[in-house]
Amino acid sequence: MAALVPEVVVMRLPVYTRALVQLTAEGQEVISSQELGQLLRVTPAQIRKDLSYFGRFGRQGRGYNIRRLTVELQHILGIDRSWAMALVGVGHLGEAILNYRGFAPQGFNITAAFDTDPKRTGKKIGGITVQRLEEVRETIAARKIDIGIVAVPAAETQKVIDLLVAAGIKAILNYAPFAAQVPAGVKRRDIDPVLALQSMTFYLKESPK
Amino acid sequence: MAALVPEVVVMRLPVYTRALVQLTAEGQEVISSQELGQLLRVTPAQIRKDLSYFGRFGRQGRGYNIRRLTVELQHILGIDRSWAMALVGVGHLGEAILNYRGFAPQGFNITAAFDTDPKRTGKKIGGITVQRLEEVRETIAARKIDIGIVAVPAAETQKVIDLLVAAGIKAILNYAPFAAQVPAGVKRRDIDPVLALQSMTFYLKESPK
DNA sequence: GTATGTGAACCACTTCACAGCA
DNA sequence: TGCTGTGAAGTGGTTCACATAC
Repeated sequence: MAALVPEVVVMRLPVYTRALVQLTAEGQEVISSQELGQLLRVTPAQIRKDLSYFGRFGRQGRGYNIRRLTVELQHILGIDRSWAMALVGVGHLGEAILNYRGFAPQGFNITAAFDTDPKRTGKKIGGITVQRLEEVRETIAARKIDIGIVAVPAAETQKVIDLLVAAGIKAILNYAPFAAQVPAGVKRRDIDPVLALQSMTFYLKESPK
Repeated sequence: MAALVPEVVVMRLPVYTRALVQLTAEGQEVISSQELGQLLRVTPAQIRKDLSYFGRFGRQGRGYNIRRLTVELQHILGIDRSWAMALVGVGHLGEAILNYRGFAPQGFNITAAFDTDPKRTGKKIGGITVQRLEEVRETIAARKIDIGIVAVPAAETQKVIDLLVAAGIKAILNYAPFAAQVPAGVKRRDIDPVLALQSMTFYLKESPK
């Protein structure tokens, strides 16, 4: 089934899930696709269609039970468990990622960090001891690490990603400003604030300076 | 013209531009859509079509002069100039953003920072003195700030974005994990590593643990 | 009455394929 | 000959509209 779900749909599910969690926190129990759509600026039809790829979660005439739908979506996404991640590159950016408080509450834990610079290896940052890059392979296997985070300079990105892929990593969160290539079967998502800015200025440039 | 260019196209232009800059650094002078496509894993037809929205930059039988195309794209995107940005929220994340070295080389400069916490206002971080949030409006006007960066907790995001919009900001880079709403005419791009992770685990969950 | 779930219609983006030009 | 630029064809995702169920 999973193979025929459009990737855009998969990318919207976490957005829905986050909103539902928030609604539960506010005490709401039921929601219609209409209401959720207004909240997220998405058409109700799109929400219903998206959900229909995975099952039938609503009650006609009523809407969706928020708690039930949340649990279903978390299971579909695989976020009803925790995931171990390895960070490669502990410069300014990597250090900030290690100290970032937003991952753990969502079940994403950085359990290993690597760098090539001897000035950094051995240091302990955010509770994690920075290891030498050569140890990536065995550490990933030993600690059952599922996801790689890359925060190295652009020039080293491809090499590092190849290393992670060779170590069996199937998902990479890439902070480097470089469109690295991954083989089929490996997912890559880029976090690239500069690209985001550069595509917004297109719309700004005509407005009064 | 700009209005009828699909947004997906606009979002690919910075990727092309970055690759072209890199190619120039490597000494290459001409490239075909075929070759650029291979490099970026994009079809040559897509590159040619994307460029055709803006003009005719190639030479038939030859390809594209890299330097010329780079200049054209930078102009189209509005990245042939510098832009002033204001940061709101100087917690852990905001501080990392202030210290991030990747913006300035691309012409994006954070020239003001704001927070509500009196423990933070007045402090100087990365060369910027943190101001009180109430000063947003006049500072943005006085310093001709074009872009807002939001790094506040989810619960405050909408309020802060409304404030920036009221101050005349037309582009917002949002790091908060919240799908805030902006009026038509204002662009928003979200930097959300958790959403990125949550949409990748969907593909991981079936593979051996 | 109300809101879901879904085939069908629609729309937008991508790819094709070739005319046109260096 | 080689590669661009572009209408036309193809593809995939979104929206419609209604049968269905509560």
